[in-house]
This record gives sequence, structure tokens and C-alpha cells, in this order.
Amino acid sequence: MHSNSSQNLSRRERQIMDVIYARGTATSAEVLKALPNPPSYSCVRALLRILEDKGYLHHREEGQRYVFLPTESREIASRSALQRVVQTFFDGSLVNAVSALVDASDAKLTPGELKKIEAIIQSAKSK
Amino acid sequence: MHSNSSQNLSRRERQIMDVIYARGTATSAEVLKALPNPPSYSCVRALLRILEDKGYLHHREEGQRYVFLPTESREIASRSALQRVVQTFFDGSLVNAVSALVDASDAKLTPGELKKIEAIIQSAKSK
DNA sequence: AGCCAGAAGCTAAATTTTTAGCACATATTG
DNA sequence: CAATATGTGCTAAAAATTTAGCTTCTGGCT
Repeated sequence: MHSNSSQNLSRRERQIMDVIYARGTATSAEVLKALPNPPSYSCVRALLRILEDKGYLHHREEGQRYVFLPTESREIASRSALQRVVQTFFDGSLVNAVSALVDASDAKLTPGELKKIEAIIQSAKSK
Repeated sequence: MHSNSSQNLSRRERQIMDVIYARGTATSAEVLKALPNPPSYSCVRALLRILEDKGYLHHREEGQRYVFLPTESREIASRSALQRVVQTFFDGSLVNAVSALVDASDAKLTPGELKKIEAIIQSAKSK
């Protein structure tokens, strides 16, 4: 799969990939339920087939239904997603991005979580 | 503008918004140059007009050409972009997202930058 | 065995997106 | 003061996306 591939998805395709990445795995019924402005069921299945054709997804049969999962690991995909956001909104500056992340959620960050982040920084420093 | 609005953009529309957010501001010629698989010039202008109609952009005349800028501030837009990535790829966990950001760029983070991040954490802690 | 429910695939139509072409306006410049 | 270069807007055609309908298959139940 080429690197900026998710840039090449159509709107629905992207929505579906998002759903599947968020869940890790999904059946057509689950995708349908999670989509905004949900279309028909057969429509979802058509799109899943297209995404599979294009190589973004594959599936395993589980009982009689298909369970879809991404071809590209969540880790890799998240990396490019973050990369894109950092480039687009933070002039490529990681520091600014982290800062925004932390700022944007002051309320939500527990002391424990802050400690974890500190630990991450520490370990990064020691290299 | 509604919150998850950027989810409702078509592929080209999104590409164009990305270009403009990355640059802050752009003329049609600049957008054209920055687009992947660049289409014709008049095509770019048509899309800019559409985005303006939909309320994502507006423009000021500068000399004889238009300079386009986003309606929604970069800060607000970046917030929802980050939000989306965190939800989709990190189960909503900010800590995991920060961790991934830092990990993904060990090499690129200078000691100075690490210090800045530490400072951000410190200041968040003190609330 | 026959029937229903829940999957799936295929295909063609509807809609949206994407595109280029043409017409018009305004500077610039030879 | 033409001619050219560089903008813009509008519109319709081309292409891609999105959708629903119809058909088929399989397993479970009465």
C-alpha cells in the first residue's frame, strides 16, 4: 500500500475505514450501524467489497458472515494520520502538536496520565 | 459551522482545505501547485468557489487576485482533527496518542524539544 | 421437507464530484 | 492603444461515487 493512501479514499470509503480502525474489526452490519447518514445495508457491502478490491481491507469468514479488518496495521495507519495532522496544522512541529493535545484536554488528564506522559518523555530523553 | 464538518468534505475539497490550512492562506495558483494529481486551473477555482459557498472558506481581493482563507480558525480545526485521530486510532486515549507522537519521531526530537514538552506537562500538572 | 432469516454478490441507476471550456474583466507593456 | 498575460465566473459534460434492487446461498426451526 502506498504511503498517503488514505488521502485517496472517497468520503464513504474513508468513513468506513475510520469505523473499522476505531473498532479494530467489523461486520457489515456493524459498519452500517456506525456510519453517519447510514445508507442501505447492501450499499455498505458494496463499499466493503470495493475497499477490499483496492487492498485496504480483507476479511475472514466467521460462521456465515464476514469480519473485515484493515490490511495496514493500526499502528502504521495511525502514524500517517498523525503525520498528516502535524504537517497540516502544526507546521510539522511535533512539540506544538503535543502541546495542543495536552492543552485541549486539561480537564480530562488525570495526574496519573500526566505521569505516564512524563515517563514517555524521560525514556525518549535517555536515547 | 457544524463540528464534524470536515468529515463531510469530498476528496478534492478535503485536499484543498488541507493545503490552505497548511499554508494559512492561498491563491488558486498556489492551491493548484500543492495538489496531488493536479487538475486544471479552472477546476481548482470551481472548487474554491464551492468551498466558499459551503462556508468553509472566504477570500479577500488582493490586487487582482483572490487570497483564500479558512472560515474556521486553524486552532479549532486542528482540535477536531486531533480529536478524530485520537478517537479512531487510540481508543480516545490521549496518553497513547502522545506516546505514539513521541515514539514515532525519536530521532527528530532534540533535547530542547523534549524539555519544552516536559514544561507543557509541568504546567498542565499545576492545575 | 418447506420456510424464514440473515448473509452474500452482482448490476444498473441516481447522485455527487470533478473537470475543462468558454466568456469576460483588468492590468501591463511594447 | 492594441495585444498579451493573468485573473475571474459560469456552465455543461465526464467520471466517480453512492446507492438500492434483485438473486443466490446457507443454516435453523416447525
